[in-house]
Amino acid sequence: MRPTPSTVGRPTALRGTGLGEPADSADPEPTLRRDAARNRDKILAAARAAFDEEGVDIGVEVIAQRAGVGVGTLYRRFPTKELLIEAVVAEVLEAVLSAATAALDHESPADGFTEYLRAVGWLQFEHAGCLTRLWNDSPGDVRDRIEVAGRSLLARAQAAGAVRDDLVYEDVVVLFWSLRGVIESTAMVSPGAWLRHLDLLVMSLAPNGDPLSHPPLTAQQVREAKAAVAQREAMRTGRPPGP
Amino acid sequence: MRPTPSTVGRPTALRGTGLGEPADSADPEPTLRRDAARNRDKILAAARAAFDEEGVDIGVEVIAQRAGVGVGTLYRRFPTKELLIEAVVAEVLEAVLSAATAALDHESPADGFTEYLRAVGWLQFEHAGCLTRLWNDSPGDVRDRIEVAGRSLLARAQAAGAVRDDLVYEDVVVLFWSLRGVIESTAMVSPGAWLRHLDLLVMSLAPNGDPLSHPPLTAQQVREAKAAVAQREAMRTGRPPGP
DNA sequence: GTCGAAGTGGAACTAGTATTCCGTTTGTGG
DNA sequence: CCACAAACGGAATACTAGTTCCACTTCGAC
Repeated sequence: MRPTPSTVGRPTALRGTGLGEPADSADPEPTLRRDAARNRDKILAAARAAFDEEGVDIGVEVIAQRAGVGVGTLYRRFPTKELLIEAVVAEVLEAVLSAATAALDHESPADGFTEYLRAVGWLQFEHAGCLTRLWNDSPGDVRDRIEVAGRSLLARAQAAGAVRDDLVYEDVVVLFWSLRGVIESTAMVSPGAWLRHLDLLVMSLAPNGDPLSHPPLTAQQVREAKAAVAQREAMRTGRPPGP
Repeated sequence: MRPTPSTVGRPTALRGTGLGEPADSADPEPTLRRDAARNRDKILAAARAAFDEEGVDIGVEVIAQRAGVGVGTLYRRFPTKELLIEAVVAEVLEAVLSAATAALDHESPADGFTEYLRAVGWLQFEHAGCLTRLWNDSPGDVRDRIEVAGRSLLARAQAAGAVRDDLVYEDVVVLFWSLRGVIESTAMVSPGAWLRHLDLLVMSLAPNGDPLSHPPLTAQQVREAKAAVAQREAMRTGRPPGP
């Protein structure tokens, strides 16, 4: 139903994020029975599709139906809707990470940086349904590595003189939040709208602009902001029935 | 609880939006009893405060409590939570309109335009809780006048050479959506964050930037986007219990 | 093949919320 | 002051959506 964007071929390294984690180490999971594993995948796929299309507010019953299983089965694998959402988000984050890694390989630091921004934009667009969760869920390994890569991308672009020096990584995070706002409003209607907006944003990052009137967020503030939104969001979904 | 922004005095003409509509024409309301009118105001004020602080997901029971009335009373005045939200949003829109009007009076078209952007930012910040509704609810008189004023503000800024010519009013709407994304994430944590982001955005609007790779939204697309978000939002709140 | 643990479906349970109902209270025109 | 329509409060209702339970299947090791 959602129109697919037409112009400006999307950056590479966005497809092919094989996420069939076989629980390599420590294995708290004693390997699932074949059919159970198959069902787990079906559920995850159905959830991803459902979230992308309808948002995380869609009922678990619907997801189970789309996956062709009963809710009981879904709950055996994901004891909570919240955990299911996190599993889907984890997949997207994995994709973000590989986009960041790919961008670091770019020969031009400037292009690598903007390519990364665009790649994240695409991922946000394609997973508009769980957008709010993307940058907010509990921190983890992948998120940390994304941050490291992001800082490095920014630093390289600044060193190359392509980005104004008074920007910090937290500004990039804010930029993603800003894109989110546009995408949430326009995803259904015009797949390209956010690209235009990103063009503007990228221009504003160039050096020799006017000084900024306000200081950037601190890393701590970003953490707090994420936590606050995460809490607010989690309260909306997955109502805790009892203590 | 929310910290109040410190620097950069907020534009004038944001306070003093007297909204005590006495139902001047057609009067479908046969004038409320004195106490009823008082309660209506208390409810509206409580709702505004509650929405601002906690978001529109807050329960009607809480609002009634804060207003010092029973839910029955609340429902007598606002037959639906949805209508209550709309009433609060209408107040904010009224404020947006007077900000636009004030900006039109500015002697410098360039400053008037950016002042308007900043004023809207402030209002979005102060009413972060019902932000999603601001630009999405059903169109109406006030919205139309806001749009007219906005178009005129943009046109004047462009005529004065302060804003690039390939921008259209729809880009301004997108800019507000973008600000919304930032504010929703940072309002609780850093009241100034969106101001920094807006600084960047404003810079990107200056002429002589690179050409944009994507066309702007059409007015029709903006309408559709608003409708889509409004529907999604309305489905979240005010569940229709029966037909 | 057999057997038991793991898996399955979906009805039933639970909690949270918007909304309604109704007996009681209160402002106000005559 | 009286009467009564309007307004009030809040318990009761209705409905949604997440989660649990359990009788029944099915995989896969021996």
